[in-house]
Amino acid sequence: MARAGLTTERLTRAGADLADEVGFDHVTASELARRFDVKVASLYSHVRNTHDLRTRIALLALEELADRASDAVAGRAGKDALTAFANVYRDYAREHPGRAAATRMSLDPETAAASAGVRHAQMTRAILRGYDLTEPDQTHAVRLLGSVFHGYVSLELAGGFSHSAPDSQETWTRTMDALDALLRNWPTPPTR
Amino acid sequence: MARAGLTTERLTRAGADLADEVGFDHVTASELARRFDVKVASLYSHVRNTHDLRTRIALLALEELADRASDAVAGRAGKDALTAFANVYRDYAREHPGRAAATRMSLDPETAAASAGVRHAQMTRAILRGYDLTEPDQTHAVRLLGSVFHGYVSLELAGGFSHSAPDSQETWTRTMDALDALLRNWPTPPTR
DNA sequence: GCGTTTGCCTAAAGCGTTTAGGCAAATTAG
DNA sequence: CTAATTTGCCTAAACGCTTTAGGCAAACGC
Repeated sequence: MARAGLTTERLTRAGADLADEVGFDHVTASELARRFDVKVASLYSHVRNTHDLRTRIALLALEELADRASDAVAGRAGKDALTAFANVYRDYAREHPGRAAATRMSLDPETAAASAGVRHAQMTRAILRGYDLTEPDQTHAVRLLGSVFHGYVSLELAGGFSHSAPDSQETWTRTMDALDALLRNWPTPPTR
Repeated sequence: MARAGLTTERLTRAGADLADEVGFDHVTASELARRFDVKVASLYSHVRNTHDLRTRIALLALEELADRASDAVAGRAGKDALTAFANVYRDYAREHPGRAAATRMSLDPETAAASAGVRHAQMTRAILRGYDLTEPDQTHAVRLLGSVFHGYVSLELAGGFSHSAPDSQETWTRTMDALDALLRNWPTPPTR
């Protein structure tokens, strides 16, 4: 009986592809086994369980995304960097909807801390160096940017912005303008 | 054999409660049947299938959320309205994480169009009347606000902002400041 | 070549979904 | 008030996904 050459690595990668094809929450051990022409039980030597598989896909996607983002911001600054960075998120989600959905899965704290999520935060901070923000405003801004990217991409992918004018690309461009303007004129807390 | 008094309505409501307790994607027909002390098959007279059940929960949550939001913005304007509106989203998600997750489920276009999602967009527009925005900027702003609320709440609920200073409440407050400032000084598109 | 490790297998149990068909309770009509 | 009809929940059964236990054979290390 020839061996299929399963590894955790290959399963994760194939799982990510599967996610892009059928949606992250239709990623199933059974389907994966089918694709490798292998019995389901065989997967369990390489992956603890379905949740473990999903987690690995999420981590893979976070890494890929961080790599792309890293490339994108290299040699750029200010609004240019901001836009390039944001576009990475949006483009990745459009090319790889399943992987993108995976990045939205909630990871347990230890896993999250060991993930590329940390790199994402660092890169966001790097971008903010082009603006005049000091702590704690920088952290607030990191969180705000994360929220916008995350939220926009989710809504767009869910079809929230289709079938209504103006088209999503236009809003995206203007969102970049808005964020740039906001970061250049970050408000000091009004007296409350 | 006494009847349990199942209705689509009651199932949906119980499903929503279940979602808040165990998480939206652990909402299962079996568990729901257990809670009503009824056989699983009995549910299928009231609900087409599990996806139908989930969709109904999502629609319920959207309605509840719209009702709350409607109350919150009544009699308020400007930043006051913006903050009250935003707080509704955040508070709802904290009180009802399962229902909130349901609102993030992607609905097919017809269902979405018939949902309270439409009311949400209208209310957001109403809030923007306190700022000086005309179309198409108003639509861009509606989408941006939606993205921020949606994204922030998701990330916060996933634990993204816990275990690091400053605390999430502080960022939330400053996010309101930032959005208010942004809307008051909405940038015109730079010459590109 | 031989022993050990490793990889994939068969088998089986458990649980969730969904459909088909049936009996009894509730409702409506005469 | 009883008879007919509708409605609500049932049993039964098929199917798919997950997960564990235990086995045989291929690959590898000496």
